[in-house]
Amino acid sequence: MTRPMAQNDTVEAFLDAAERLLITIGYAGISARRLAEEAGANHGLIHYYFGSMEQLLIQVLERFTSRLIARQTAMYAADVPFLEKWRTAMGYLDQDFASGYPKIWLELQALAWNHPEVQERLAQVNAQWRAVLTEALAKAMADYRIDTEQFPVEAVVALAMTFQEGIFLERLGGITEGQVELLDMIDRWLVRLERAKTDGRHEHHEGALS
Amino acid sequence: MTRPMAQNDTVEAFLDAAERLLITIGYAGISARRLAEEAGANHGLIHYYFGSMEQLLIQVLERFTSRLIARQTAMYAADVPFLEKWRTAMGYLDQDFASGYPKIWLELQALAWNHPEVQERLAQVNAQWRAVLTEALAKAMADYRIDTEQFPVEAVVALAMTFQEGIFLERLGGITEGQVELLDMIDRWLVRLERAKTDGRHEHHEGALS
DNA sequence: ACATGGATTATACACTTGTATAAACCACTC
DNA sequence: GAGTGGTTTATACAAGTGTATAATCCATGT
Repeated sequence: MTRPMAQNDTVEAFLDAAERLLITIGYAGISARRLAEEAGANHGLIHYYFGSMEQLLIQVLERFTSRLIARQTAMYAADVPFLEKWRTAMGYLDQDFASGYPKIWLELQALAWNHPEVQERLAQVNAQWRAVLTEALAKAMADYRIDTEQFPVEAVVALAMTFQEGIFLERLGGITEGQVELLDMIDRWLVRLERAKTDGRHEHHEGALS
Repeated sequence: MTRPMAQNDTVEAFLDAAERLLITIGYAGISARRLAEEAGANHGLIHYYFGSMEQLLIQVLERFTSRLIARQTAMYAADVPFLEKWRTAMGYLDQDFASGYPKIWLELQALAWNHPEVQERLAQVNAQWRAVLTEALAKAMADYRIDTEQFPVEAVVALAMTFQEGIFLERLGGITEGQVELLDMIDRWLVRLERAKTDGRHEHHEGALS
């Protein structure tokens, strides 16, 4: 083992630079030389360490998605009321957008639309995310005594996921109309469920949507 | 007026070809020569008719979004129960995906993330779409006697929009899990509202979400 | 019949693209 | 201190990029 430090440093510099460029100019604007400049390294090293630009972007994807899953898992695995998990997740929204996180995520999605191998990897990430969310929501719906025949867990999970992705998409398009009201509405709704649960009058809790 | 037919034909051929390429390879993969080949025209004509590739893509955006708005407006402006409008909209989903419609839409979104002028145009489209949906939903919620204090119209509109965009995004990523169940769930919920309305017992209709 | 002028073609330009490779570097071991 | 080998640099290459322009085509109006 000669000098793995230096190697890792350079590799990470490239991956970091790639994420930065995904945020600022998008995947379509990333070229080998532009990336090397951003990373403060020689562009010949891309071939040396990654073999090709495509392989580099795939490594960006791998690193980014593994981080994403780790966070989602940690958040929803906590043993706290679902309301609290939800608020934590929603609390991330603003700081996430400030950090450029969703831009990276959606740029990788856009990349995947035209690259089947990337698409497959993202599908796996999606599946893991869905699994985490399913577990958390199944537990929450049991706690809140929600009728899973009228409201199947998979359907609620799908709603939560499309909701989250839609929020990302709209915000990245610079659209924020109605989102505060929507988040407030959901919060009030969860508070009501939480209250109904702790009240103990479970026989028939009305007013969820009317 | 020399030969406007021919001119229009060529211009349309380029715009059509661009839409086709957005579906198959995405905006990042479109080059002037590849586009001209797809359009069956000389690539010099791009400069002749559009001035630049960027202007061409903007015209693609204009034509596509104006069609989109026309359809949305026509659909939600009809004087039928909201349930029917919703079913029509959801019925479009499958055939839309078969036609590549959402791929074009999302590719243009992805383009907009890194091009402010395009972003502005898409924001306008979004605003119009929101306006149409707001009118339809406000009417529906009044019909269904939904408490707009607990469930503000803007919040419900935002939910409907993020929902639709999330569906597009997931399907384009090849993900369909839970979507059928979700659409069924929403449909059942709307049916219940519709039934409650026609029954005439409006004093206190329970069971919306429990 | 012929000139007009928009439409089309072929070609040219300077530049960027991804990838490859030989040379140079340099911290380390023997 | 010479040699070793991973790391880095500079450079090369063919191909592709967007844009521009002169030449050509050809349906039209006179």
